Amino acid sequence: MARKSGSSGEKTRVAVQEAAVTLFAKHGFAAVSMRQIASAVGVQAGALYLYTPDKQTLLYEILKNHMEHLLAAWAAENVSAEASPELRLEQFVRFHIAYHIERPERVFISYMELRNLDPDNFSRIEVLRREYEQIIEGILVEGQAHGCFVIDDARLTTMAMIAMLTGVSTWYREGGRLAPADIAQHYVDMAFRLGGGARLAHAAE
Amino acid sequence: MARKSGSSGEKTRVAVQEAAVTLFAKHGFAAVSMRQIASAVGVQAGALYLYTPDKQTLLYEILKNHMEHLLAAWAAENVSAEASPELRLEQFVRFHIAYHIERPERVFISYMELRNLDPDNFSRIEVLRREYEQIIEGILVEGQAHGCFVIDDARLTTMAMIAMLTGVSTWYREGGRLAPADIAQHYVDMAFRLGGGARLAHAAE
DNA sequence: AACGTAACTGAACAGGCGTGCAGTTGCCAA
DNA sequence: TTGGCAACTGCACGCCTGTTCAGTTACGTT
Repeated sequence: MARKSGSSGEKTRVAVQEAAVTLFAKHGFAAVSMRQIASAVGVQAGALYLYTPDKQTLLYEILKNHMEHLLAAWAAENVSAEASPELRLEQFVRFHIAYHIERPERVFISYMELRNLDPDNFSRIEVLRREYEQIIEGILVEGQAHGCFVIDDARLTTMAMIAMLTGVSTWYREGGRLAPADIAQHYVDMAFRLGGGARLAHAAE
Repeated sequence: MARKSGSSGEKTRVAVQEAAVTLFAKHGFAAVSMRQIASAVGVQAGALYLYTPDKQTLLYEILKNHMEHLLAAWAAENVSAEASPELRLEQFVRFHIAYHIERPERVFISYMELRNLDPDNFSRIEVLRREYEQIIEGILVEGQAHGCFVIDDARLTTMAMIAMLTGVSTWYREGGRLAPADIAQHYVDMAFRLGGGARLAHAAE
C-alpha cells in the first residue's frame, strides 16, 4: 500500500492535531512518540512529516491555535467596551468557564506543556497569554476607577482570579454533580466577591 | 575509580532526590533521563539504582515526601481545632502561601507530574491530596455553620480557593514586586472575600 | 487513456533510553 | 593488617526515539 483510498490531506492534517492533543493531554508531550500519534491516526510515522516539520512545531501549533481561537472567541462575544465593568466581568466569567469546560484537553496542554516549547515559541505564546490576561485586568482596573469594584492590588487580583477560574478544568468532569451553567453562575458570584463588588448577578442575600 | 573518597550513602541519596526535583521541575519527568540525573549528582547512571528501584519510584518518593511533609508542617502549626473558623482560615492561608513560595519546584512537580505516576502510586498520592483539601473544606463548612462565612457550595468554594492559593506558585519569583508577607496578607484578604466573611484581618477599608 | 502529483509506506539512520551486573575501590571494624 | 562491605564504575543489553527518503499507489486533470 501507499496512498489510502478516500484519503485527503486536509482530513489527515486535522486528525493528526486531534490525536496529538488527546495523547499529549493524557501522557504529556515528552512521553508521547511520533509513532504513537501516527498509529492513532492510522498512518506510519513518516507520514506525519507531511503535516509538520517536527514534533516541536506540532506542539507549538496546537498551543498557538488554542490561544488564537480563545482570543477570537472572546472577541466574537461582542461585549461592548462601554458596558459597565460589572456586566463585562460577568460576561467574561461565563465565557471563560464555558470555554474551559468545553475544551479540557487543549486547556490542560496549554499550561502544562509551556515548558516544552523552545524559547522562541514560548515567548510567542506568552504574548498571547498576556493579551488574554489583559482583558480581565482591564475590567478590574476600570471597575476600580468607577468605584464598583474594591481592589487592593489589581495585578495580584487578576492572577488570583485567573487561577481560580482556570482551576475549573482540573476537577470538572462531564456528568458531574453540577451542570456547566450552575458552575458558571457560582464562579460569577465568586468573581464578584473577589472583586469586592458582591452585588448584581445573584442579587439578594 | 569506583568508590569516591568521602562518599556516604545518605549524602548521595539526598543529592539524587534534589537533582531529580530540579530537573523534573525544569523539563518534566518524561523528558529527563536517568543519565542526566546521575550527571547532576556526579555519578554514573548505574549508581542511582542503589537508591531507587526504578525511575517511577523515584518520582513517587518525591511526591510522597512532599505531601507528607506538607501535612506534617500544617500539623506542626498547632492551630487549635477550637479556634474560630476565621482565625483558622487566616492561619491556613498564611501557612499555605509561605509553604508554596518556599518550595516552588516540589509544588510544581506535585501537580504537574501526577499523570506520570502509575495507577497504584497515583491513588496513594490522591489520598494525601484529599486529606489536605479536607483541612480547608472543614474550616469553610464549620465557618458556614457558625454563620461567620457565607458560602453557597462548600466543595466548589474549596476547589476555587485551593486553585487561587496554589496559583501563587505559577507567577511568584524571588525578589519580585511584593514581599512574601505582603502577598500572604493579600491572599488572606481575598480568601475572606471568597468565604463571604470580609471582616477581620485587614479590618477597616 | 495517460500523466503528474498528492498521499503514504517501510526501511533505515544514529543516537538515546532504562536497567542489570561483574568488577573495582575506599572505608571501617576486628 | 586484614577482611568484609558499602559505594561506585563501565559496559552491555534490547528496545525505542525523531527524522529522512526512495519507492509505491490512488486521485484529479487533461
